Amino acid sequence: MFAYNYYIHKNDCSNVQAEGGEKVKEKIELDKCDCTVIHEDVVENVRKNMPDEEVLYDLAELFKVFGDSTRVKILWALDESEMCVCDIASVLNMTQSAISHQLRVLKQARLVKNRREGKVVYYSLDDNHVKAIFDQGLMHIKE
Amino acid sequence: MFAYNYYIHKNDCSNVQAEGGEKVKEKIELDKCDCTVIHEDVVENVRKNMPDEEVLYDLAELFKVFGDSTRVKILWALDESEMCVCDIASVLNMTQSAISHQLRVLKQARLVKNRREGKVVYYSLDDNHVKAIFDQGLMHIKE
DNA sequence: ATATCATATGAATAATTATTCATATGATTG
DNA sequence: CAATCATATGAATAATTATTCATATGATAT
Repeated sequence: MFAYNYYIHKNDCSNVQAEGGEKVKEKIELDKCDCTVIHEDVVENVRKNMPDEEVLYDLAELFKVFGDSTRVKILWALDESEMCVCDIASVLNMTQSAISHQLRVLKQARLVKNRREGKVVYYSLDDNHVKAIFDQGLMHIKE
Repeated sequence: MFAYNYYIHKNDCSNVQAEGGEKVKEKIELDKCDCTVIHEDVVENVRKNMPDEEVLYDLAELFKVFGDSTRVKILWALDESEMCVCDIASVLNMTQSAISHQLRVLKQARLVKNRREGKVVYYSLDDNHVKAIFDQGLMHIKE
């Protein structure tokens, strides 16, 4: 077994110094990191257990949708009751246009769905995790 | 009892038309909504059950922190193991500076904490809801 | 004290985005 | 058909923010 890996940094990085100082296993290129002391075993292990880049990106994208108070309010309101665009605008005291734009974002994230009834378009939640996500968030806020 | 309220719109809004057409209870000023047909009962009820503006704002602020893939990666990594700044930079293949800036955001949100050991600062999760929030998000992604 | 190194941070830049305004669309009504 | 109305949307604007670069801080070691 080898105690550590040997990292080559493209920038102004120096090489990793291992505590032990045993044999070097392989060379891994890092182009961004600019520091010297690394706990290679930890880094290696954490890297190994990280989900796919794509999953974490999608996760961040989802939370980005939750990261706007207008959208949070819309979702909260829709959790209470199905509503038309004008209703929502009225509840939030905002323009119909602003609400409509945000509803589009929410729909693209598949968090809300809509149905048409004549001129009126009714929106409702399209996901049963919304409240659960809110609850988890609230638990943190009320630390 | 009264069937609906009478809404006054500051902009180009017309007045609410109720289905029934009974007596008007009170006047409520709306300065943003620019539409006509409103389901006043629904609006009234949803408004009543909405949490404080501040709570929903804080909730959005929290999710905003989760709404960046770099921060999601950091949190995920720290959920695996306590790490120093350089370790994290290495795992994510990003500069120390970028990581440090984001760690500050995460600390301000009270999602991570740190301890100093000589020159090295070790970061770890400061909240046990992080994984739960991630899991809820993942459940939505894998619809 | 000086050098080195891990981390923090201020300023600048680039990218993203929420809202507004004007207008389009699509449905209903007279 | 024309008029009205609920909703959608493109363009512009303003605000926010992630990253980079340069540098500061604070600790250790020589």
